[in-house]
Amino acid sequence: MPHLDLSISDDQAIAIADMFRLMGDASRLKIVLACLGDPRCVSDIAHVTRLSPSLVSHHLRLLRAARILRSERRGKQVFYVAADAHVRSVIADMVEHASEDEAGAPH
Amino acid sequence: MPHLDLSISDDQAIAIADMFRLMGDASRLKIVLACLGDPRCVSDIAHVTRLSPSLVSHHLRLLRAARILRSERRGKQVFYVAADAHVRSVIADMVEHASEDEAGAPH
DNA sequence: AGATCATATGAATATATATTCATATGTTGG
DNA sequence: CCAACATATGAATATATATTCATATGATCT
Repeated sequence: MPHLDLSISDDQAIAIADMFRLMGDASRLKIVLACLGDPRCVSDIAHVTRLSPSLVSHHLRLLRAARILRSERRGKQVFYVAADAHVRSVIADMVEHASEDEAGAPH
Repeated sequence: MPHLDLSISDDQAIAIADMFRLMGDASRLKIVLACLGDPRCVSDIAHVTRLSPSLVSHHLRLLRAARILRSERRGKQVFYVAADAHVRSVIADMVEHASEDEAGAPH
């Protein structure tokens, strides 16, 4: 696999960076990962991520606005899940690849 | 491919989010993409990305510190390139996958 | 050494954004 | 309707960070 030379438009760069920026916060990343499988309600997400329900809710709003997660109400609770299979695979791949790393020889 | 349930430690989340955060800025993303192929000198990067050399240099420092790029001096110029093949493939995959999207039905 | 080019650095600033707390909205069950 | 619960929202705050400008460092050439 030779040198690849990815060049993208400014608009593309902004759009892609936006997606990365959302994953670029540990709290949000954990929230997304918690919603990759079956739908989870907010309090559940708060519990497994050990974040306050309020904070989770704030982040969920951003993730829903970016169409990374979608929400569905069931009674009192609102369940969140990855918006679609594509988002699921993209996120999973990103994390999978990124976590292969961790080599980290010292500076 | 059934439901996957990625759970990661707090430290892992922070490490992975750190990587994403660096890609979460359009200027930096363009800089990284410019360095995925052959090594490029700073002024070259500034030119193709249409960013000021100073700004590019600031970003390059972060990217080098994160071991995403490495630098090599040749005479007056300093060339930057993806740190290794793994970084290259991870970044390329991330962008490739993320750019497949762009569907974006209105809110 | 001095001049010039290339890159790096530091301060200053403006802006974004993560988090908390208080409060509101919405939903179910008695 | 009222109480209890679940989620959402708004303001306030603290912190991070992107960018610019001015200046410094480093390298080459005469």
